[in-house]
Amino acid sequence: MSEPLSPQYDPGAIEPELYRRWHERGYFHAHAEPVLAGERSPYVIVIPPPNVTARLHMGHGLNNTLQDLLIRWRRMQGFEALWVPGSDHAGIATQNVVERELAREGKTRYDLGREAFVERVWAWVRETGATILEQLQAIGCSFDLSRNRFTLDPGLSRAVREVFVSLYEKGLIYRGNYIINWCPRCLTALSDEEAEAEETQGKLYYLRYPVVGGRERPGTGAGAGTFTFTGAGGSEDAHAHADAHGGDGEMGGGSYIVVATTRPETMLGDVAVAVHPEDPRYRDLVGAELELPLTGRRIPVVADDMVDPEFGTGAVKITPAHDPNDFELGRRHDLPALDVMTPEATMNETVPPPFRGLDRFEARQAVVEALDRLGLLEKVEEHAHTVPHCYRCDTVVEPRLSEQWFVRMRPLAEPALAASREGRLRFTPKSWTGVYEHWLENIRDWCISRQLWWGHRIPVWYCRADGCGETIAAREDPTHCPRCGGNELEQDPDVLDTWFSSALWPFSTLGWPDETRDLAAFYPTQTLVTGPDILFFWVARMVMMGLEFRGEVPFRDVLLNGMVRDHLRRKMSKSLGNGIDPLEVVQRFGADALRYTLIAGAAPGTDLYLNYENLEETFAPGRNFANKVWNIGRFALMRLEGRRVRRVEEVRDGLELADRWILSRLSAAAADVTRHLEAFRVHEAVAAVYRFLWSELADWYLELIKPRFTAEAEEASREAATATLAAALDGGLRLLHPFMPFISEALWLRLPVPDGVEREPSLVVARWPEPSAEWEDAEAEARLGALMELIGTVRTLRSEYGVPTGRKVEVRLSQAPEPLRVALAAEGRALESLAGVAEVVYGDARANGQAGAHAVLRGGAELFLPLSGIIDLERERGRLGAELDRLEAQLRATEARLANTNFVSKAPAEVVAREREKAASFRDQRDKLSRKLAALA
RNA sequence: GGGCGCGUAGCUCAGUUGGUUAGAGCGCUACGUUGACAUCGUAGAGGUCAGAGGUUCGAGUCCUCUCGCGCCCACCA
Repeated sequence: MSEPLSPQYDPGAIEPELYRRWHERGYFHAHAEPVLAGERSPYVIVIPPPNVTARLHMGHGLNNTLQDLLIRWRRMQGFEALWVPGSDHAGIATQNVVERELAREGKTRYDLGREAFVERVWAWVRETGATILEQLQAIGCSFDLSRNRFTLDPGLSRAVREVFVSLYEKGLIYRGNYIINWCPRCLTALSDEEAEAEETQGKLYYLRYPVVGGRERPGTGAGAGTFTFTGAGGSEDAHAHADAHGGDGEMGGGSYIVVATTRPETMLGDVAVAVHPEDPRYRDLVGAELELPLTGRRIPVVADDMVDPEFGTGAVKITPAHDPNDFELGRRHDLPALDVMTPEATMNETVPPPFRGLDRFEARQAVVEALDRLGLLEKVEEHAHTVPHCYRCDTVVEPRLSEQWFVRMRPLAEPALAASREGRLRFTPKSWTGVYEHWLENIRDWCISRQLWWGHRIPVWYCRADGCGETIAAREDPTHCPRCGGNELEQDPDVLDTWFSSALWPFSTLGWPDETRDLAAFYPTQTLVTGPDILFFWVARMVMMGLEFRGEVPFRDVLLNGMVRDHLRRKMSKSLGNGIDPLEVVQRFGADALRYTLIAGAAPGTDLYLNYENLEETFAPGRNFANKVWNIGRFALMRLEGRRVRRVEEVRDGLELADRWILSRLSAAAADVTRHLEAFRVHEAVAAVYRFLWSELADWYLELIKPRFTAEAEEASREAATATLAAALDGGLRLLHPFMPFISEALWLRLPVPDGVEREPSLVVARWPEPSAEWEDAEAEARLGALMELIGTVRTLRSEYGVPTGRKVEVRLSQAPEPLRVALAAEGRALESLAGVAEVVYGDARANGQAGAHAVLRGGAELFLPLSGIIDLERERGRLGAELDRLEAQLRATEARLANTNFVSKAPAEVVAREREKAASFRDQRDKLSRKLAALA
């Protein structure tokens, strides 16, 4: 019926074909109807939408493999499984890409104008964007492409508007003048989360601000009418500062205060100097006036608790327009805020002419030099501190006073916090719960306006009619001002933070704000799989928006996958050149090998380390496993194809020990895999499948049944083996499918279906195996376990004594405990084929005076393997002596434990019993070894 | 400055509620052309579970401290 399989698995030959088949047959398409009718439970995952600018990297590979694993597993379990794919317009990132493209043509976005620029970005998106979803199909992702979404789709844009206007109407969105993070390269405001703190080696500049008047009280300072650091407070501290600052504060007959700053250029916008109210060094200067150098302005000295007397000089320059603390302090003291860094770096009246129009770092240098020339630069120190950087372009971010739109977060955060605390939202690994809650507990308002062109335009219009000035937030573009009726409306030029639309993703993708069938059927979703790096950006905000607009958490479980790093534990990145292209891996090793490697390495809470210099080493285990499975399939198909296969239930009475054993193992594997997947222990789950297929099915079962397919075998025995082999492989491939969908399907489709069983069309939609009490068989496991131990022992002895492979040996057993006796009766021939044992003789294993290998099996049976004429006696004596030493040490430890009355009285009876057995067994073994040694001497 | 996590075989990691003699894959050694598979098979070497102390009959597992590494948060200018 089909051509024979090649001895080696060639993934490239089957993967694309299978994916096409699955896709064409609509297996990945979810239906709302059965869910709405109550016939099926939904299982829904929404993809973390990759940026349209993104190209597939290993991080996507890991993240999406995990999602596909969960979706495929739940789909097989009978859930109406929906995986919603999509991509994110990625405001800044995408605009940057297109602007760079323009720059190569010598143009800026301003040359094109807003409309043409946005059209250009759209063209780029249509052309090169979103290829990542196609790439993900190569690794088998079973998302529902009929529901593919883009954050700038009309529907999602409508959701954005609805949310914005609704929050505005509720008073949860407001516009105001506050300190925000400004990226001078991207020329836009950023949220706090988008400004990443990075440790930087900077400088601390000590600047002198002359005192020019005020309420100095003669006599309290060191000199009449002058302030000096030395002696001002008389404390050790003051001396320390004085020393540190290199002398007194006198200068040309006047006095000054020294302030320390990391950003000296901002001094042009200073409006005060603040000191701690209780700082004795400065107490008398509070209220005094200082001359702000270079500007000729006069600024007061104010007292505020915020100031830490320990840091720097204990005197802080106050620049409300460029520092959040200073801004707060400025408000408390009713100080003005002077912006000295306008976005366009053009003329600024506040700034003295020599410093106008300079870049901030040029300005820094110019200011420092100017102050130095005036003798007002006291000193410069090295200073390590954290400086915020733009998360998109890594430029140092500038805090700046600016009029922006904000979301009032506190009211939204409370329910999101409650959801986690009440267990309606769970994190895996659990440790992220605290991080999430801590962020929400300390939430700050979210700056959502961006001075970009690519994104959702803020749905707010300002009436420009004289004397009106109305602000209109509207779901539909307004044509006239509802207040004055005029039509001089101007839309806010800004767009929204790209994460604003992402926050709505779990319900906007399902059709909200319309009450669609999809929304009713599939919201809330079940699991979110993403990286912890976007816990605040995205996850927390989705929870808040989901609760606010749907009244339910958007997902019950959040699985945080680790970071993909190289073998030196560095983040994989383009600039380091240490990345691995998942598509190259697919090409060389197959999608299944890639998935296996990623899943096996994805222990929750750990990062994944992949060696980009040795792909062979990294991905060979997955490829080898696939090849093993392939050959299991070859073995089975050679024996099954064209043969009548019966259901195991029908041949139940004819099943032999090995059959009952593997069916019992299959049930156990199904239980293990399911249990691990339910707890997101994907690495353990795949290990359980691996163990079943390789260590149990291939290593033992296939070997055990080989004789039953020979000509001499009885028909009934072969029929039982055939039925069992088909059932075991069928179950194993089902368990394997969510992890390695391609190879499992390729083999499974060729498996003959037992008589009277309806063929399922594909593993994708096939039933997930349940553990079955019917097939669990502890007795069979004990019996085969005993046989496996015997075979293993003989193999070990043969190997240790160097018995040639082809040489059949005789084995003497003192006795055979029940499990072993039955196993030998049933599967005795396995002893010959698997361990080269020609004959088993029962009786006294000691075989007086004869040289031979000796071992004791679990349960106490002694095993003797005559080795006369085969082995070197001297060598054997040495080995036995060493073994005896080891045994005696173990025996001593066990006896010591048993001599401990505490142990005997407090430990559970079975534990003590086990210890007793152990001791008895050790004693037994020791005695026998000793006797043997003596006999050989 | 707060908070969290990690340290188990040469490497990458398991070890689920404390309980037989701590496991896997890779790597390493020896042997192997047995009609599924050399991308394989069989056997083996290799671990004072970071260190110290404590709780317990019993600790890789729980507690404390130390050392080393990592991550998150934070307005010391």
